[in-house]
This record gives sequence, C-alpha cells and structure tokens, in this order.
Amino acid sequence: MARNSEDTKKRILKAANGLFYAEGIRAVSVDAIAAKAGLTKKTLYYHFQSKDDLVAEYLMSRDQPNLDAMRKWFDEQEGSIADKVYAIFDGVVQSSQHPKWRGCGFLRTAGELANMPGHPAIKAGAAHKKRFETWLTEVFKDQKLNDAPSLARHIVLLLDGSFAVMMVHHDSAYIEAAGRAAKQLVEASLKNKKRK
Amino acid sequence: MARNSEDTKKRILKAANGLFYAEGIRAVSVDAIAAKAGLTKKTLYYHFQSKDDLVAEYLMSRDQPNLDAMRKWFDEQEGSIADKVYAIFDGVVQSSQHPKWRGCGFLRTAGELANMPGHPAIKAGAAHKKRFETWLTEVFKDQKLNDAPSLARHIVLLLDGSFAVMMVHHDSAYIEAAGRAAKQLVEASLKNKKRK
DNA sequence: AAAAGGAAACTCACTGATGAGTATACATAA
DNA sequence: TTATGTATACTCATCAGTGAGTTTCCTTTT
Repeated sequence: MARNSEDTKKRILKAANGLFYAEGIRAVSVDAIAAKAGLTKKTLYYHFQSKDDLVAEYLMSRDQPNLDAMRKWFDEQEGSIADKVYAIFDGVVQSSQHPKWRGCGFLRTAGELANMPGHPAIKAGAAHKKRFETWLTEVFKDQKLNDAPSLARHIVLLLDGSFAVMMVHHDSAYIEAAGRAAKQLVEASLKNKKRK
Repeated sequence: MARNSEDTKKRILKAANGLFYAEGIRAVSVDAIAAKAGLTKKTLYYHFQSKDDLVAEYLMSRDQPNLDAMRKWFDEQEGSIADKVYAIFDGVVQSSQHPKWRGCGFLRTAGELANMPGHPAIKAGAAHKKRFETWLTEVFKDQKLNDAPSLARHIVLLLDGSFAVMMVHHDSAYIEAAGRAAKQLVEASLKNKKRK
C-alpha cells in the first residue's frame, strides 16, 4: 500500500465524504470509513484527531467543489443575469435526479449537529454558505444592481429553501418554483436599475 | 405510578419530543427516553413497536401544535394578508430567540434520515409541510388571489429557507429578510388582483 | 557504500461504554 | 382469574478510541 501521507489522507476523506453524505454523520462509524478507505482505524486516527475533526474536514473539502459547480452553471448559461441565476436552480434540479443525491450536505450536517453549537463542521457549513452569498452579492454589484446584498440573500433563502423542501418532498418542482421566483426577482431588480 | 395506558404513552412521547428535538434522532437512545419518562425501556417497548415507530409518532404529535402556532400568529395579526403572512415569520423570529430553539424538527429529522427514504417519520414531515402549504393556499384563494398555489409555494420555500439558513448561521436577520420578501410577494399579488 | 538509527506510517487486537431490543417474572385492575 | 401494564436483568452488536508492536524509508555515521 502507498505509504504516502497525502494520498492516504485524501483516500480517507474520499471515503468519509461518500459515507457521511450518503448516510449522515452519526449513522456512519469510523470503522466503516476505515474499511471503505482500505485501512485500519488506527491509521485513520493517525491522520485525524477525532471523528469530529474528520467531519469538519469532510465539509471543508466540499466547500470549493460545490462553489465551483454553482459558478459553472451560472457562467455557462447564456443570456441575462436572471437566466444565469435560474441556471443554478436548474443545475440543482439536474443533480437531484441522480440516485445518489441526498440534498445539501452542509445543511444536513448542520441539522444533525444542531445540539453542538460551535462544532467546527457547522462553522465550515456557515463559511461555505457565506462564501456563496458573498459571491452572488458581488455578481449583482458588478451589474450595478442597487439592492445587491438583499437580492443575494433572498436568492440564498430560496435556494436553501429548495434543499430543505426536497428533504421532505423529493419533488423537484419545488426547486423549479424557487428558480422561477429567483429569476423574477433578478428581473425586477434589473428593471428597477434601468428606471433610475 | 399511573397504570393508565394513555397517560403513559403521552409521557413517553413528551420525553421523546424533548430529547429528539434537542439532540437529534440518532443521538438519543431509547434508554435516555425511558429514563426521562421515568419508566423502563421494556414499558416503552410495550407502547411503541420500535425506535423508528417512536420517531414517527413524535413527529406526528407535532403536526397539529405547529400548525396551530403558525395559524395563531397569522390570525392574531391585524392588517392586510401581507401583514399576517409577515407575522408568521416574525413568530419564528421570536421563537428562535428561545435558548431551546433548534429550528424545524421536521426538516432536521428528514435530513438526518435522508438515507432511509420512505421512513414513516419523513412521511409525517411531508404531510405536515403539505398541510401548511394547503392551508396557505386556501387562505390566498379566500382572498381571491389568482396565483394562490404558486404564491403559497413561494412562501413555503422562503419559510423553510429560513429554517435551513438558521441551522448554519443562527442569525435571525435571515428570517426577517425572508419575511419581508414574503410580504412583498403578497402585496404584489394583492395589487395584481385589483388591476384585473 | 553499507550499516545503524529514528521518525513516519501503518496493523492487530483490544477496552469500556453504550446501542436496540428481549426473556422472564411480578403486579394490579377488571 | 385473566388482561394489561410494569420492572429486573439480560443479549449481542457496535461504538469511539487506544496500547503495543511492525514496516518502510530517509538520514546520519563510519
């Protein structure tokens, strides 16, 4: 086996990612992660201080990839900013068709660890959501929309609302409804800009 | 001790409610619930088939009280429908100040059990959310708003979005933002009606 | 250039605690 | 005297985390 620290750590994180996202945090044992990574629990504990530490690193490792995915949906959509915003929701709709899709890992983890305020995993989730909101705000500011922060926040609420509702209903029509609402909001803001 | 079946069952459910809501489903043991209810595990298993069964009944027992709370906030608010809708979000803001508040138990449970699609507890959550959406739709229909279903759905998304975002940020400003957005939407719909 | 030393990366087998669920027996009200 | 309800005391599986020892590889010494 590869006696390479970086490789091993990545392998553990990959296994943890798959299991935590699929099953939830407390439903997955450290034994199961070690087994999936093809090593012993002791080795896992050599690379990570504790299960909590591993959970936090799992979420931190998802921050950039998730943001990249949303930016990609946005960037690759042609048309107005409103169309591009809708494309994010459409991207989530497409993702949600995948049989392995289980909603937003950040939100699910935060909900599961709601009894541990200040848990590093929740902080990682908060940081991720904040980064997304900040990015959206900047996008709107670049377009000279005068209510960029509140518009971005509104869209964040609709997007996370989609994730939340999907957890109970598993009906992507809700994501589409949220996307249409988001699009309308951006369009209204664009009109408002021109009037000024 | 009261040898009354109904009483005992209610006592167990009350203990389960307190613990499941505070700590999460998988973080709470049946032993802990039995201890809090002041009886043995065997008695608990006499009244409930399994832990899963108990989880489902816990959520079902929260359906009506939660709906009642939201209706109360709505009904007791004076002013337009838009004001009344905002009052729901304001009610959530007030609730969220309470130290024991941990967000929406239905959503948190559904997220935690995302790896068990079809779990009766998730169905209970879906039924609850559906009832709320249906009620809102009827309210808007009674006001002769022509887009009642989509308006209700939009508000549901904003409300559940508030719950979701609160899990990570613990900042009630998000609920207020969602409430203002919801209010605006209802106002826009009211205007639209008059124009027809 | 070869051997020795030591740190880093790893394994096996274990601990003590706790998990869900149960076998058996006793108590109480009808 | 029989149903229902409750308790004691258990089973067996699994949990997070660890103690003690092993392999690999790089560095230093001779």
